[in-house]
Formats: sequence, C-alpha cells, structure tokens
Amino acid sequence: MKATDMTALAKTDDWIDRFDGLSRLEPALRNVLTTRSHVVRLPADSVIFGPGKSPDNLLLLLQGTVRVQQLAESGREVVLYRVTAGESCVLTTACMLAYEDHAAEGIAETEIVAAAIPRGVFDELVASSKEFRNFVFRAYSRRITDLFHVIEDIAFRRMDIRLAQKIIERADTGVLKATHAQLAAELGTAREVISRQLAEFQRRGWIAQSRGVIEIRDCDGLRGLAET
Amino acid sequence: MKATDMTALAKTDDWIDRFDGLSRLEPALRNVLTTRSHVVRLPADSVIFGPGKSPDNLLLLLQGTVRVQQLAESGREVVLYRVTAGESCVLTTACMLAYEDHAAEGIAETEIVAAAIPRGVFDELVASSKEFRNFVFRAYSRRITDLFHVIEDIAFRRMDIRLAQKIIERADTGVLKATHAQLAAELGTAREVISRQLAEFQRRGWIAQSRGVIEIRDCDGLRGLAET
DNA sequence: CGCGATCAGTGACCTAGTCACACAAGCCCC
DNA sequence: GGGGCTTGTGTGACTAGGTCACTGATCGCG
Repeated sequence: MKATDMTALAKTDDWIDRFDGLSRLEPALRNVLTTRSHVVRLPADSVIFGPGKSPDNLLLLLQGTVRVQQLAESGREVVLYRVTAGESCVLTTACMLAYEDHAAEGIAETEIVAAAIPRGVFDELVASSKEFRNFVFRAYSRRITDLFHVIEDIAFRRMDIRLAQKIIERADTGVLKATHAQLAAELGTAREVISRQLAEFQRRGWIAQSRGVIEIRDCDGLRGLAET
Repeated sequence: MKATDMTALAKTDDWIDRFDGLSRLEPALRNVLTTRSHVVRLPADSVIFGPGKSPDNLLLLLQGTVRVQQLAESGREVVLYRVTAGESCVLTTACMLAYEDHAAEGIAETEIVAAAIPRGVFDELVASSKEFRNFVFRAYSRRITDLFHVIEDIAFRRMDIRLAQKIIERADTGVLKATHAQLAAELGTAREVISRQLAEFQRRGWIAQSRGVIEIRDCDGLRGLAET
C-alpha cells in the first residue's frame, strides 16, 4: 500500500484497527480520534523529535519506521528501539511533554505516514476511554521492556553475539545494506570493532562483504553464535 | 519522623502533598485516594516486584527507598534507579500490569512505608483528574529519563568516573557503607574492577578503605575526576 | 580458640574501545 | 578518462574493562 493510499484511508476510521487495543474503542471515540487528528507525511531522515525539539502530538505510525537513538557528546550513539507501522510513539511523546531535554532523538528511517493526535485530544481520550488507557499503558510497557533489554545487552552481552543477532534481525532477503559505521552506531560501539568482527564472520564463511553491503552466506553459522 | 507517625499521617490526606503534582487534586479526589488506598509497611530487603511477582497496586512511597535493578542470567546485575520517599513506582507498576515478565526487580533498601493504590482506583483517578494524569505522566517521564541516563553511562562513560560519581552521590557524611561486590552490582561491572579502581583512589589519597566501608578523604580529588 | 563465611587483593589472560594511520571505492567535474 | 574529493574499510599498537582462578584477611559465632 502506498503512502497516498494511507492518506485516503486515514479519512475513514479503518486505520484505528491497525493499533492493538484501539479496535475496541466505542464509535463515539473513534469519531473523536478521526475527526480531531490529522495525517502527516514526512520524508525519510526527518527528525521527529530531539534535543530542543519536542513534539506536541502523539504520533500513531501508519507507515514507515522511526528510529529512536541516544547521542553522547563524544559523537557515539546507540539505537534504543524502533517504532514501526501500527505502533505509537507514546513513550517519547509523554516523556518529552513533561521533562527535561535529554539526549535521545527520533528519526524517520523511511518516508513515514502517521496520525497525529493533539495533546488535548490525547488527554480527553485517556480520560474517557478505558480502552485508550490500556492502549497507552501497554505501549509504554512495551517500550520500557525494550529499554530494559537494551541495557541488558549493552551491559552483559558480547559484541560478536549482539552483532550476529543484529545482522540476522535486519537482513531481509539475506542482504543487509549498512556501513560498518552505521552498525557501530546501532550497537553503541566503535566502527573498528564492527570491522574486526565482520572480518572474522567473513573468515568463517558466514557472510560476504562489499562496500555498504553485507550478504549472509551461512545463516545457521550466524544463528549458532547468536543463540549462545 | 518515624514510620509509625507516617501510618497515622496517612489516615489524614496530608501525605498527598508530599507528591509533586498531587497537591492540586480536588477535595473529592483526595478523598477517593485516602479512603480507598491503604498504607503498607514492609521490612528492608522485601522484594516489591520481580520476575514472577507483579504488584497490583500503585505504590506511593511515604518513607524509605526502593532499589530497582536488572538481573542477568550470569548473575551480574545493575541498578536502574531508586524510588525515594515522595515518589511513585508508576513505571514498573504499569509496566508489569501489561506485559511480559522481565528481568527487573524492585527491592526495599530500608524499611518502607507506602500508600498502595489499587488498580481500579488508579484507573478511576486517571480518568477523572487532569492533575492525577499529569502526576502519572510526569513520574513516567522521570523514570524514563533515568533509564536513558543509565544507558548513556553504561555505554559511553568510563568506570573510574562512574565510580567516583557514585561514591560522592551515596556517601552521606563522607562515609559509604558498601562492599566492593555491592558497588559492582550497582554499576553493572565486576567486583575485581571496583577493587582495582578503589585501590587507585586510595593510592591517590582520595579515600580510605576498610571492610565494607569507604571513607572520603579528599572530596575535591574525587569530584575532579567525576566531572571529567 | 578454631571454623566457616564473607570480603578483598592479585596475576594472567581475553575482549572491547581508542588513536593514528594507510588504503580502496565511488563520485564529480572538468 | 585522469585528477581530486568524499566516504568507507583495514590494521597495528595501546589502554580500559571483564573473566578466571586463586590467596589471604577479617568477621561472627559456637
């Protein structure tokens, strides 16, 4: 489905059903959602929020993915989680709406289409609908679980294992388009570390590499490591 | 103020004012809170929640502190944040209420006194009060900010700096009672690393050590490192 | 006093992150 | 199609941090 189709779809209330938990909203509230939220389209690489730029809408992603990452002064970064179509950005929104400027930012990885719920409407829905509250708290819960997982990974897991997992996770058709530097930012490490690990994976025949591209040659080999 | 006093206090609605944002609750809602929540006292080292043990009350801490930490299979751990008197445990509660069992647990560091708000009352208050909603979302925000900070620390900061900060932060009167193993768990590292760093701090005359006790001798020295 | 439990110190070794490079591949633009 | 630029990758030497297998020190307690 193309973005233009989504824009049309958003005029009806059908898109609500893409969001786990919102499908059971009472008709009146569906109406509130659809009439008082608007659809936005943003090009790839847009900064959705970031230091000094907090959103005042709750975004429900209809299409595309948003990457949320943490930046350090040193220039290093680490990806915290991704928001995909059918998910909401509650955490960061509510987080922003109240507190200090922190060093996390959300970036559109692809062109995105989203329903933007103004803060007032959000508040109204939270007040009037148990379903919506469940939706919101469930979304929070999911993100926080993700964060816990990230912390566990960074603090306790070996780089080679994390890298193997990441390659498997992000290589659609056995091919992953990413530079070593991008993978390093993804995992919160240095580029050289990735280069060395990938060289080892290649030596073992698990992958083949060329500039900006990693091709999986032996998925079982990778998986064997990843599941250690 | 002793715990017994707090128990008495909790019978009036005064304790509400200890919680940032709840002080502006309308009288009717204050009443809901005080009549339908009960005060609990738990001894030090109680497990408030953990794998396989999710709370069904929202706790508002009146006295004591709760440590929330992440456990790894390897046995290593890391402290995520602490909940202190006048704060709530929203994050973990709401987190638990919805999703999978994860590897975080909350432990009473001291004897604690808390107001326990049943899930139903929580839901009712979120629905009926803008103040309460703000309170909840602000609490979330704070915790998430803490988590972001933890991630930044673990991923990008040097151990010696983190250790120096932790010592300053947790040494009340210039003295910190903690074993090397406890500090290691606090920072998510290994005991040996802490031992070596502390030996170095001692060599520089910043601290003095004895079994289970660290005494600050030159706070400026420590601070100089911590603020690097 | 003697004994077990807990706490701290140490050396050898491995993994990860840093620094300073060299080199290679694509890209543009005459 | 040969310069020059930018971006991506490879490498060696070094430091920081984590693991393992110990030893010795200290404490509590019967």
